[in-house]
Amino acid sequence: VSETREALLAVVRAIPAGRLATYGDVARRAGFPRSAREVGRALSVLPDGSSVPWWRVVNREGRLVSPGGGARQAEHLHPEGVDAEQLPDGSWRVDLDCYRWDEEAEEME
DNA sequence: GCGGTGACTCTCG
DNA sequence: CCGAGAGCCACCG
Repeated sequence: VSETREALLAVVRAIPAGRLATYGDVARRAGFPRSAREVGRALSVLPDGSSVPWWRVVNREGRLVSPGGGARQAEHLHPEGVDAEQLPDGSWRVDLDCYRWDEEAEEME
């Protein structure tokens, strides 16, 4: 098992419920500021029963882009208090300004 | 080792 | 925030 993916997934697992993080943020917090793509790759190989809340990870626009079109993320986020909206073109997105994971605040804990 | 690829991001129009 | 181009990094044939 690759340590890189483990580190990435560890950060994703650390995302609090009702909060969102971008691929870039997760990669940076994991120590790989240039490996944002690896975050997506790591999530793409996640098993179904994984304990990793991959649905809390979105791209830099707060857009839900995943194999399911993002609808699955929206379904998981809704019960956590995150209100996602579907755009006219079918893609889903959330308000990053409100739900973005504040990593700085987490460190103070 | 090499070229192709991707749940990314940045910069320039 | 749209489109094109380039950078980055790990995986695959």
